[in-house]
Amino acid sequence: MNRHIFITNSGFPPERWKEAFPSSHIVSADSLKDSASAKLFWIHLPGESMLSSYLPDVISRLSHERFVVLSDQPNDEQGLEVLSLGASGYCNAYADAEVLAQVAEVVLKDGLWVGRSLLNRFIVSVNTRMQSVVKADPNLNTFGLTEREHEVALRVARGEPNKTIANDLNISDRTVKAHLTMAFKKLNVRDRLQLALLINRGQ
Amino acid sequence: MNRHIFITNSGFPPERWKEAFPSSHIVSADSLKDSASAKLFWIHLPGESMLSSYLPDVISRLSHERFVVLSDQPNDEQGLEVLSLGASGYCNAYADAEVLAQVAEVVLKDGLWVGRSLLNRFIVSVNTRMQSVVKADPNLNTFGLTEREHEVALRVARGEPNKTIANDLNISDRTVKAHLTMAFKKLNVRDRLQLALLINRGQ
DNA sequence: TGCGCTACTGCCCTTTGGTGCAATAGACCT
DNA sequence: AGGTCTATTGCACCAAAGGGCAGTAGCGCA
Repeated sequence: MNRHIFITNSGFPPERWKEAFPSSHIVSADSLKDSASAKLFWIHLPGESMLSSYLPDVISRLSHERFVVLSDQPNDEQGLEVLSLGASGYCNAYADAEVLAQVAEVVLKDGLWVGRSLLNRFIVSVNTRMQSVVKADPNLNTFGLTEREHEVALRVARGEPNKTIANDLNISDRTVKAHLTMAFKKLNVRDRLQLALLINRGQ
Repeated sequence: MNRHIFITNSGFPPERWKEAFPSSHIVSADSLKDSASAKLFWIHLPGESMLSSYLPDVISRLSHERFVVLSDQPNDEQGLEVLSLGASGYCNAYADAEVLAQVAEVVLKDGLWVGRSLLNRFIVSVNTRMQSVVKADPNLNTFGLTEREHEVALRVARGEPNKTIANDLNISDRTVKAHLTMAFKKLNVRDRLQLALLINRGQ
């Protein structure tokens, strides 16, 4: 009723679970009774073995209680599948106790817990098929930079140091800096690192 | 710095904001300085007037700090647009103080706060057209770093300079460098920029 | 022809970043 | 108790990044 139930068939449940919720129960999928009730269910998904029968089977026996899926090897595809099966959350099975507590708190308040990476893909995907609604930024690619500035910025975004860029483009180190200074101002960033993060976002 | 900043042009900011974060600041979009720094920014979106210029303008002046958008009349389309503009959260401007605190907690831990309805639409939309294969990254979390090294590395991956990290963690600038030097060696990268790219890859 | 934009560079300066060497201190294991 | 690991910091040094000031040069357009 008022406790957490972890469902796993793995022999070695991370002790973080107990750490996060000392009074929780850990049970195997087989021993899970149909009538089981809990504050929140956590379903452990070991390894790649997302045998499409296992999870739906377990879920069907939860009688529409809220549940979170813990994956040993989280990835976006699995997360998507899990969420579409009705999970309220999806995270790493080895997440910190602190994070687990956080997940529980969010989910119990009707929230959903999803990794940043997965949600970003949602956004990108939905965005690309809503172009009629969300107007596309004309210079999405050039970022409003001149050709040369853009060329330098792209190399910085790949992690190249100024010297390398200068050699590649056959210009001086000073010129690279000049282009970057302009790029920083136009894009309103402090330094090359933030520039790189900006350019690499969503890809 | 270490406080919350609410940005609104509305004359009647919900007092829940003050209730949730007593030491927060409430400023108008105009009086927002480019150099403003805060634990978290909250941008108030009044009514329907999502004039596509206002929000991007405000965002551009936050110099890529994390921010949450509070909408008087939340809806999925707006939420989508807001998130694609880089918001870390989107919720009702009149949410309970308790919920706001919750949102802050999640966002400050690198989470994203999205309404259930909106996320459901993401799932449906993406689910019906997902064949693209993407390789999963097994140890996306620890990278083999110690806890402290990892903590510092994550902040670097968000573009923070050493000084800021040092202040946040209440350690010296030199110690931050020490952790980074170890992280560089373990991950076999040259500098902070490559570290950031590594950690953010696939995001 | 003159103005504006872009590209390029040198000199010089300040700030950050990164590291070697060395030391202190707590936690944990044998 | 002794050894290892982690976290912390100081001092010093060097490399890299960033930018102010100033100047040259090509291109397109009014």
